Amino acid sequence: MATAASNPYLSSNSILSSGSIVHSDSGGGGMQPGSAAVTSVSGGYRGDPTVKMVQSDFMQGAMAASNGGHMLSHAHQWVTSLPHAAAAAAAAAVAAAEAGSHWSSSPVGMTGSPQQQDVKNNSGRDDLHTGTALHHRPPHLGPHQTHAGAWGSTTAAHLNSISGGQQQQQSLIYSNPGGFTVNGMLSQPGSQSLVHPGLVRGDTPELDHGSHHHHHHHQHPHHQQQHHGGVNSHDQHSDEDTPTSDDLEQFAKQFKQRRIKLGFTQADVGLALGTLYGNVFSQTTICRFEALQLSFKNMCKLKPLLNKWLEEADSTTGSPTSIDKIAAQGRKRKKRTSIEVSVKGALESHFLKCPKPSAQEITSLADNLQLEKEVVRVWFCNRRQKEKRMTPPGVPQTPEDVYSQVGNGHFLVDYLKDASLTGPSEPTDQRVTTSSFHQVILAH
DNA sequence: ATGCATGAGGC
DNA sequence: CCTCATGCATA
Repeated sequence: MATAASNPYLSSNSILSSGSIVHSDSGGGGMQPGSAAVTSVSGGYRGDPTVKMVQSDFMQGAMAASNGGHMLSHAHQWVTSLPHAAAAAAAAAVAAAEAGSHWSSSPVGMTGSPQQQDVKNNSGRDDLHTGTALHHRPPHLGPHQTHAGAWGSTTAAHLNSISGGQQQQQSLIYSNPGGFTVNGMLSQPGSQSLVHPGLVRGDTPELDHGSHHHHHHHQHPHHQQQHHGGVNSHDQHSDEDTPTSDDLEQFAKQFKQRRIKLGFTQADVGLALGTLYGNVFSQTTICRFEALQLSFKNMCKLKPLLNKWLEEADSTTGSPTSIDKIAAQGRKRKKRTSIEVSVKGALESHFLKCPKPSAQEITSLADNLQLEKEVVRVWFCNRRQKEKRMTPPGVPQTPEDVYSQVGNGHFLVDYLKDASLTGPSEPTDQRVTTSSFHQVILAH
């Protein structure tokens, strides 16, 4: 085994990916090699900013079966963030999503604690020449409709044609704040939608989802849970008020379909968003959005952006090519540690017992597993985050089993959130068994 | 598509 | 040190 890792993070090195297992030690004092984890060395990686990871985007569907067992550890401790800070730049952005950003939370108007998290701020990494730049040219215009991933919306109403030529349930995507909604039009890759407010603003870094600012009192009187009993589809709106999980689910699904039809990769979209609004996103994020693997709040924040991109994209069908590249930043990143399967199992076990181990516990755990404390700590953090995602763990439900759904809507999440007043009362966990997740994978 | 990581913002 | 939003690097 080579020891290419003299120092933990080194970037400009000639170290190549020589199957050497390097243990990046730091802080711990030195763990013994050859065991728990290995860090895959990967050379200098970021030398040129032009390395675009154009890896295919449709690998989707391969994940469906990733996790079957799903434990119900209610690890929720939720935030008790303070209402003051955060505001700074995020003010506008969060406005929409914040407050009642919980799944089935009530439309409360104030008690909601405006979490922290601010909008992504570009600091040196993405400057974007917002001007006329739009998105990148589609690598190939393939009108192939063979989208492998089709989510059967098991909710009674929409459940209809998942077999064979399933099509998107049009409507709900574009809801123009202007007042008119495009309803019955199925924008085909050939026909463009009439909705195209050249929203290329030269600036406006805030992600105020360009809605015409007039959203003062966010006091939506209607519950977000619609009873999918019949074919009622009313509360579908893209922005303005907080979308329901259902909205998001559907939007994400449609977004993906259209994106693919238009021939864009997830990475393309990410970049386009940058040139369009100043917020660049990676393939990862787009991917997660489509897969609903983000927090509810995060989904809400991104939706408006993606929605706009979509409008732009299809209104500009066949369009110009504006290449641009965001400079890569020079950040030394610790090489990713790969944790052995067995070790992962151990971690999982502990997680079940205690999702939030104390520093002390982490230390001893790390010691036992021969991992750096930091690695273990991070592992737990990530694990917890995963628990909070929107996408329920594996749901091998078949369309027939859907009736097992919870009584009235799908989420029976929490209703509290005034914890900020009297101290952290335990919030019931957020994880939700989102409606339906059924990936119909019909590859070819 | 995802696993591990970084960082900002908050206790 | 946690949570959360994000993303590089990977499988």
